[in-house]
Amino acid sequence: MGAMDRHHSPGTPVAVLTTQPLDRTLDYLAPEGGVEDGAFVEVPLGPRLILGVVWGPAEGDWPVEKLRRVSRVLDVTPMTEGMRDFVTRAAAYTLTPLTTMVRLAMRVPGLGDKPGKRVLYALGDGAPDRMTPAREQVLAVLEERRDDLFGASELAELAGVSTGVVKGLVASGAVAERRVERDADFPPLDAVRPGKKLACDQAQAASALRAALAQPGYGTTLLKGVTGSGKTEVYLEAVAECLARGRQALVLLPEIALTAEFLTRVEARFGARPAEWHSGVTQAERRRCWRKVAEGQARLVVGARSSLFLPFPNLGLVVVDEEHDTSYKQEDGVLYSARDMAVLRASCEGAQVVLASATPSLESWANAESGKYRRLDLTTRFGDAVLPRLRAIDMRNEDLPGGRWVSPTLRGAITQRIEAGEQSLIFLNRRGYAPVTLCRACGQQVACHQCDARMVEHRFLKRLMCHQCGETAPLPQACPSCGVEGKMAPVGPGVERMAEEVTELFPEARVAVLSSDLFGSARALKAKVEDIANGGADIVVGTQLVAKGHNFPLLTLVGVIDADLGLQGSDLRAAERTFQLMRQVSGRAGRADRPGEALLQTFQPEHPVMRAILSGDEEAFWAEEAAQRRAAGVPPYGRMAGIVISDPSSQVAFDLGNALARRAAMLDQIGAEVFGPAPAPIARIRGRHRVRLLVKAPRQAPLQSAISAWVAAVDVPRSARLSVDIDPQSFL
DNA sequence: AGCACGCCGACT
DNA sequence: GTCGGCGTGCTC
Repeated sequence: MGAMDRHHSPGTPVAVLTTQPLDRTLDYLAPEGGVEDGAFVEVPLGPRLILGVVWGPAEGDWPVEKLRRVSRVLDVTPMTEGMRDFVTRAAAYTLTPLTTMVRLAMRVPGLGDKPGKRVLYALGDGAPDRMTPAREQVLAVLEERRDDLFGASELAELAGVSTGVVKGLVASGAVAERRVERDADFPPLDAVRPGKKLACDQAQAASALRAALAQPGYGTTLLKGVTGSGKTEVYLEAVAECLARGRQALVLLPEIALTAEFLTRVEARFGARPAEWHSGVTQAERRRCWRKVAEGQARLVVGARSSLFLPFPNLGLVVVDEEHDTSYKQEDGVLYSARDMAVLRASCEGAQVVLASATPSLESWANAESGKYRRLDLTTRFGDAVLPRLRAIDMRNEDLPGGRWVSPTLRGAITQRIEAGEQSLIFLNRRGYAPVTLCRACGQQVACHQCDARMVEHRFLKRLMCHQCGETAPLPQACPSCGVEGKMAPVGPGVERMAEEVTELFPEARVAVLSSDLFGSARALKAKVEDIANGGADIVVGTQLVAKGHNFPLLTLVGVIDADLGLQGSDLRAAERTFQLMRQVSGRAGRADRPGEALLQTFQPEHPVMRAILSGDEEAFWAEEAAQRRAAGVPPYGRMAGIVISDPSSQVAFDLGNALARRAAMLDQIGAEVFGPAPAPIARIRGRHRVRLLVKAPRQAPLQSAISAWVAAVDVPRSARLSVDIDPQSFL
């Protein structure tokens, strides 16, 4: 791009990028009144009208006499040049069709709506003339979210009923119609009011970030702060500086569950709540957020990874909180890393990036080492809290019967805490009751019918569940393989089973379980977390969920059931992940005035990763891990790409994989190696067989162009799907 | 992505 | 004869 935004006079040919999966622009004639580059438009395509963005002058490869006219320019702020630049570069980087990328930037309800009133629905004062199950559903949704307004179809979908039910309730007054004139402004944020008093190292980091925002242009800072060091206060100072300079800020959080607490902190700091953007936000609110962001009126957005595609005209700062979190990597649909895209977006907009984490990814650590990123460290925990003492429990020396996982040592430690009136956390990163259901007659495990993944028993649901596709099945009485009855047995622990064991060991204690499966809504989860924080439990049994930022002041002991869990498998990032997870989890203990302790149950206490975790010497761990990756030529010291081919027929998938492998010589010139084809880690998902290839290339190699030429050289059958994952997070 | 066109098998 | 299965191709 780079050129000035062009105005196209009526009747001149323009290129329009539509949301259709045709990977190119289509030419149209500019409408009456003309149109500008970046304008959102409605154009005719075949028999229907579709939405698109004016991308520049026409390509000219289509006969002018066959061109149709742009039917309407939408009542929406045009896409900025910075945004078009971002979308173009993001598409090129991830090898995603540009139209697919543009669709992410247009995913907002009501984009094509004509200006005027919209009818939304909320709980009314009246009572329904009669009650039906469908009506109850609708009222339950409205009851649960009293503060929200819903579109008719949205409300019907949430309640699992048809819109007719909603209309019926409106007639009786139980549901009220609200005519919304236009999207309301977001309340102003007070960027000047003073924040919390900062500790010395916090204040230093904050002023460094403020200084960075004073400079024009792009820059990235890695803000590393141990759990409890007050990273949030520090980056909120950067947000304050950004807002004070009249620019917009975006804070990315890895999980929706964390937004509620964060919104409260923003309100405390700036006196009002910011705009919110994630899958849990209603359509009406999403529309408002998108439009107000585009107008520049919404100054601060808190959101999930998709908020990177919001139409900020004046973006000054992007914060990626918990930047190491693996959920930032989008694994279905468009494959992108929100952390990397945040850096790209900021560089397109001349904005600053803050990557915040207690346990940064090796990529970010290496970028800081090489001077590409600035690095700021927060070392002191807030108040007089200290990091917990870390100790291994060598499971080879523990006397444990089969089917039991709490070692006598851990049990003793928990007993002490209960007597002292303190809380303990039992951590196991496995959902469900038991990861394997085995037939003791034939030895077969129960697998998902559609995938090759094992079915996991969820006793809470009284069903088996496939964690891959979400399919559930009743617990079988007879073995699906050999038909023998009454021999099915759960093998291995999940959180639900741990809760059972803990309840048996400590019958007097109040035990709470925190696992994503057990809560129907974010609200219910939040209530449980608050209850625990207020002392409503003696022992908390939890999965990964508890590692993410929740604050339990009474917690002084963390027991990790299986610290070795993440070390199994041949994943490149196994060591890094285990290191991060163990540090995150142990950081939960001892936040208040009492020092905490973390006990890691392990069968390999002398493993280098385990030793690094126990010694607490992070820099040594990273330096060692970096040296190994550098020697192996893998990320961040080399580049990788994954190719996943899927087809209903495993033969077709393998044939295509082999065809690619035969042409691997095409990648020689960039110095890349091809591994595979091999069955993907989960070889069958939803009935489609998956085959995987891995490409490893030197750091400076032009990986994207080489791969697209390589992939274009093979014929992909219609039934097959081929996707390229640049910088994949998981390997095998 | 939709949607039409079209070329084959099983019904009135 | 014709209804409808979904393979193939087109949309500026």
